[in-house]
Amino acid sequence: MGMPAGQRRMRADARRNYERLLAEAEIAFTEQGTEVSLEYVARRAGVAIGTLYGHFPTRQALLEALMRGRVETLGTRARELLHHPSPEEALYTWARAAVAHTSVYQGLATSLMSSFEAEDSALHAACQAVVSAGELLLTRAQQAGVIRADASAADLFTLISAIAWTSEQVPAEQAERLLSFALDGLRQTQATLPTSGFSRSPGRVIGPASDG
Amino acid sequence: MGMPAGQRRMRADARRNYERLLAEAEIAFTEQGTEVSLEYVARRAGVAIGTLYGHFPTRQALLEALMRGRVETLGTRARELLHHPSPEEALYTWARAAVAHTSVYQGLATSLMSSFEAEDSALHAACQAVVSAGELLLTRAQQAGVIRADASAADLFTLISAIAWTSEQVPAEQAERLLSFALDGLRQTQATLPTSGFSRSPGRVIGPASDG
DNA sequence: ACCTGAACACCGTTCAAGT
DNA sequence: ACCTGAACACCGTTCAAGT
Repeated sequence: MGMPAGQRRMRADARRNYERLLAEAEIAFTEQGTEVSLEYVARRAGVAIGTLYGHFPTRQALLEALMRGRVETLGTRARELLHHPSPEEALYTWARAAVAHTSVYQGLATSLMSSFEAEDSALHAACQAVVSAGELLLTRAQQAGVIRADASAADLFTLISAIAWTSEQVPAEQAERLLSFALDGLRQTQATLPTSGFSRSPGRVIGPASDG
Repeated sequence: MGMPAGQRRMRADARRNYERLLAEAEIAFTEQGTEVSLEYVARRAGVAIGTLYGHFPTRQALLEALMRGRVETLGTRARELLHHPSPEEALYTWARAAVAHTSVYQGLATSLMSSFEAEDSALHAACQAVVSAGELLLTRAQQAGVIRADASAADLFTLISAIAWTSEQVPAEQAERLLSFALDGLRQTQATLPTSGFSRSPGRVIGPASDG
């Protein structure tokens, strides 16, 4: 699979252990989610628990190594899609791919979202990379006038994460419906209905909300 | 606080322990989320761990007892809002309240969503109650023609849960932005833009997604 | 330079013994 | 009828000792 981030050379047995841990972690995380027992991972890889900690000092470090390839793929895909004739369809296609790649393990969406907020997290750079990739397509679609101008790259990331979380929890069709609705909400609107245009101004979420 | 679900009478000391457990659980869950140590809860309440298990055989049972009041409130609120002059605003107001009530503990949205899927869960009835409450306002708004007819009560519940999860993870303003976008996606649309009306038909989320 | 596994702290859950 | 807390199984994390 991959190589440790900065490292140049490793002893042969260390390299073997590293690869084996990554491969078995992929299986274990897929089976049981991001909270799977690290002892279980080490057991699967046939190494002592200390060896796992030697290579991956935190669970996040392990998750980061597992996600590296997927994050790169999303970046590449975004740059490819910049050449798609429809800016709108390009954005939507990429968003679907991003949801797919960030919901491969139960709990991944939550890990990513919290890493997005925490700058010191091992996964924070990965989140930033996804944000930047999405921003390319978002900006293009906004310049084409098909996506509302007040949506930010952070909004897009949050939306993708929320749908990824949803698709971890419910059947694929249900998550897909929500994604469709949400993407519709991103479209450039222009006078939808002849209803009283009451404004949904961002405000408190909680509240007594004067009734009628 | 509340009363045990079916039970009629309890010994005085048992009732005291029950109430104390519930009160301390509320604090502990608020502090540390739904995965807080149950031993911590028992310790706070000044009872042995076995006493906690005697009253609440599972973590979900405890969560269910904590949520009972909030779920009832949401039902009442929905019925009140049926008299609100604007069906759209009524729905949106209730949705915001629902998000607020289902994101009071870190991890609550995930518990609720998984209980929505699992019919044997202790929290499943609570989820159903929320779905039914939302359905009242959704149906009314659809009959008024302001909300798209293809949105279901399950869609609304999923949307609320997804935003509740989001607001557990990120600052309130960010979650509020996403909610606004999502609610816009629920509006009855009628020809938004003079763009080629490429159709986002529900399909796979993953996929090679033929590029351009 | 890397690996091992015992050690420590902590938790979920059950259940025999008490009152 | 209810409470207690020891017992068991399991896990996260560290680190002295090995090779």
